[in-house]
Amino acid sequence: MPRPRSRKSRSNRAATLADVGREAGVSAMAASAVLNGARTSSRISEETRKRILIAAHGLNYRPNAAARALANRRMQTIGVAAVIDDGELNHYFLEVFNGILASASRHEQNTTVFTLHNWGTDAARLPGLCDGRIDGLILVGPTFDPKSMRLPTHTPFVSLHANTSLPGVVNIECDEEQGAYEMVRLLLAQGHRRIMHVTGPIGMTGPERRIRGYKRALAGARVPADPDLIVPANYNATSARDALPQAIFCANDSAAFGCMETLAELGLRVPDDVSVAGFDDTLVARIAMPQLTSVHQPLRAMGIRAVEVLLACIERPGGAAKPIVFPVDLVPRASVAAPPVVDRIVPVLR
Amino acid sequence: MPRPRSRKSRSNRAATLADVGREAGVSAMAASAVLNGARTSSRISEETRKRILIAAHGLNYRPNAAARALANRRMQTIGVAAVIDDGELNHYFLEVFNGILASASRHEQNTTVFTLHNWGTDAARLPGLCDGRIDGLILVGPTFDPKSMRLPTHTPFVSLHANTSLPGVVNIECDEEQGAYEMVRLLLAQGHRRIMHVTGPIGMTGPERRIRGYKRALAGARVPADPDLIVPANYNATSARDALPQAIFCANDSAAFGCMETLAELGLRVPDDVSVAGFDDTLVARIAMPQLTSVHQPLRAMGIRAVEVLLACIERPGGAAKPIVFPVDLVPRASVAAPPVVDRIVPVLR
DNA sequence: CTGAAAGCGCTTACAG
DNA sequence: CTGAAAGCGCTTACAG
Repeated sequence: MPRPRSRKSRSNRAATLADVGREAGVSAMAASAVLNGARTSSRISEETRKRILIAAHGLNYRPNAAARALANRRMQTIGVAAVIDDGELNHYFLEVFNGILASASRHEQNTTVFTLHNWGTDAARLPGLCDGRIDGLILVGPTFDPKSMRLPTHTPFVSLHANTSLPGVVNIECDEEQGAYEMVRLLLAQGHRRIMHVTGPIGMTGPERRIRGYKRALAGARVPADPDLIVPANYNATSARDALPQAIFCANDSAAFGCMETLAELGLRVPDDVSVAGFDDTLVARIAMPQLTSVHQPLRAMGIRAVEVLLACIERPGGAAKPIVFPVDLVPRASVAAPPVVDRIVPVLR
Repeated sequence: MPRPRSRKSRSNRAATLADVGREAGVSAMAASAVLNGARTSSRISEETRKRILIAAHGLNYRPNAAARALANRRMQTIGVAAVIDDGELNHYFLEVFNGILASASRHEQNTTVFTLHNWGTDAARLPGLCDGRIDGLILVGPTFDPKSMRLPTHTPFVSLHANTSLPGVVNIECDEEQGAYEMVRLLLAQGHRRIMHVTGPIGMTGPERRIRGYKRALAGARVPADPDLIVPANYNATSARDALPQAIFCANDSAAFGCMETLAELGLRVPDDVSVAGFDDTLVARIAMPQLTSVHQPLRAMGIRAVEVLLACIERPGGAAKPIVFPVDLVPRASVAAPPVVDRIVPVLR
């Protein structure tokens, strides 16, 4: 018989069920039944129950999470996978994450964060994470090609703002097209006609939806859509060189904030000279000066919902993966106003 | 003999070492030696090694994390405990967390977040977290009384900006007094003499250090310290009613941002009418308009260091708990300028 | 009401 | 070089 291993001395280890049982003069199972509320039909007499509780308290007993997970096939932990730019904080993620944390802790689940550098290359790491350390995984803003990889079937997934529909995965998103539509309608109602839209990467679902909403609003007001006014995210907008727009509608708040900074450098005031609008209504929108008119996505609530859906999937696997779409809210703030009356001399935008 | 349990059908379960061994015609231990690089002295012949690798690949084998953790007494996971106001994002925490995440993933550790509502009451939950689910715990800004609770000895702790010294716990902090000193020196050099300091909760280490630095700088310039100019964090400053200061030095960036907002409501311009300075140099400082002069604490680097120290503690427990103090950097930005020359009529500050 | 047994999936001595 | 055995700490049938 091998000696018991002792990397650390036994005395410095946490007490086990066996220790509690020995102390109370009962078996480890009896202790398990009392302390960890096993669903066994058996009941323990009030007297031994008390002895066990006292012994457990005296030994400062805590059930070992790894052992429990191994026996139960349940880690009580959900994973969150997201791309977080090393060094730069991503407010979109942070607000979602805040909701996930709150909801997970309410459901007594731990939350483990997996950071990816890039969905395209790092998505291949996802199956490796489904090795029993998490019971389910929330993908925040995944953009990988589902055909390039088979997702594991034994761990349920939920996605937020997935760029493509992943088979068997519930996706949670907002009605982004409607948000873009309402935003542009607001700008139109203020009298703007030349509305620039700084969008995200071409070909992605989110940007495409915003562009669709943008175009729909313009069409509704019979304003022709000038393709030069739609510029991709990086926004080193050569197309804007000749004509400064009256209003800039950006695909997210960070882009809008970047526009505001550049406008300030050019000596232009927001909203007096140019109106600027964002999307997401993250902290950046509330903290900018002037505050940013934006489309509110309930990111925190979406994070909360993601946890709830994921837990439901964990309980009963194989349900229908019907996507969940949240409504959006237009939040008018100071960065949008009526366009200037007089045509001014147009400076070079970058 | 009990039947194998089958909550899910066996075929839908992840492959185990036994499965791989069977497939390759060897024992599970041989498979373990090849696949999980067990440190056993034995070596496997090149030929069976290949068979095992092929079998593992075919079965899509992943070592089960819970089983590994149980056998190894090592979860490859570090915990992070912090108070995060439900609903409100805390940039101090987020920047630290960013560093922790980056460093943990570099060391192939998972990161689990535990959110507390309040250190005083929730610190009692900490021992319960040391149940094998984490190998070590980073406490971000703990403020509980160490005498009210014995920390578990079998799980190492590291703290960031701990309010009191916790026995056996390495604390990581910044030279905050020096930061406050340099900040007030800057304000003095600009010609300010009536410098308000909006500080944090009285009696906490951080605020006390800032106050000490503030007073040291004033003393160095032979400017008498007016106790009415030091106001606690909530800053519904009745003491400021009669005399508006030339400059306000806040104990963190969020407080400074709040001051700037109130000043704007009062029609006062920063820095033309009042200079405002913050502490921490979080995102808020860079995003405010005008940008906030602040004291830079390398929060992300501190998070990274926290992980490294914690891992060292996990490897060899019981080292000296020598605190780590980072230097600070003064970051001058637009929110601080020379005081206005003319005494103006003083409006009521709240 | 209570306990002996087997199992979760991995490791680490140890024996061949 | 390879395998049978025992153990990590818990749980869930099952038998008394």
